[in-house]
Amino acid sequence: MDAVFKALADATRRSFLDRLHVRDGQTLGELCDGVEITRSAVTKHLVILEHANLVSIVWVGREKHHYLNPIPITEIADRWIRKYERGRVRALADLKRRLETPEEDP
Amino acid sequence: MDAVFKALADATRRSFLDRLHVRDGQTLGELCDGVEITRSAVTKHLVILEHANLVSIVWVGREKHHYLNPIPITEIADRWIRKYERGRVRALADLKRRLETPEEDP
DNA sequence: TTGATATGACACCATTTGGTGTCATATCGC
DNA sequence: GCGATATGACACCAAATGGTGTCATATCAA
Repeated sequence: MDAVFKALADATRRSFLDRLHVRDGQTLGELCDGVEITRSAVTKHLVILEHANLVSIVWVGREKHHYLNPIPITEIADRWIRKYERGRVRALADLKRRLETPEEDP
Repeated sequence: MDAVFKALADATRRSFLDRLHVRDGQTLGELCDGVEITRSAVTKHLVILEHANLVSIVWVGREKHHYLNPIPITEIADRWIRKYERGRVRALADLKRRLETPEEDP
């Protein structure tokens, strides 16, 4: 659980999960495209996601394909986050969300 | 949003949220009890939770009372986590459909 | 085979992080 | 007022983190 929270703490890593959510199974090279950091740094981020069990690896020849595993995220939602969702509090969040202009994900 | 993820990345900070969830409005001194680190370290953790808007402060005389604000957690659930739950549900539905109609090959 | 491609494995670096200890300040109870 | 208490404000430190660059290795394709 701690590894999942730590993996999710970095915006670059969350962006990788987002990109895999849009198109699953991308290679390391594909994930390097469109990001400003080196391949070395991307590899380190993906290893952290892999160790948190958020990403699974499938080798196809010399290509390393990355697949999103959303189950740890769901487990965090089930075991940890929902505890904090309580009637009136949840209603306040909903109200706040309605009042805000619809915005992009960060 | 990033501040919330970063604040949640540390197990000590998550334990403070848990303790405030059990009993809200605890003072700094109370939160220092039962944890092995110094008051200085506890203060730093609480400042991070405060900046992430996960904890609100109310001063009563010389006592600093801490109140849990679960709205950022709920917002993470609503805006970020449920996206991946939908993916998982869809994947499970696909699997179920394939198992029920193995002659189909999508 | 040979060269291009995809990735791993390191060594290295600067900054952030989580921690300590010390002194200062404000408030409470007597 | 005075001592005890509750906290802030720093300076300081070691380790973790996020990044780079370089060389090695395995695989594909002509």
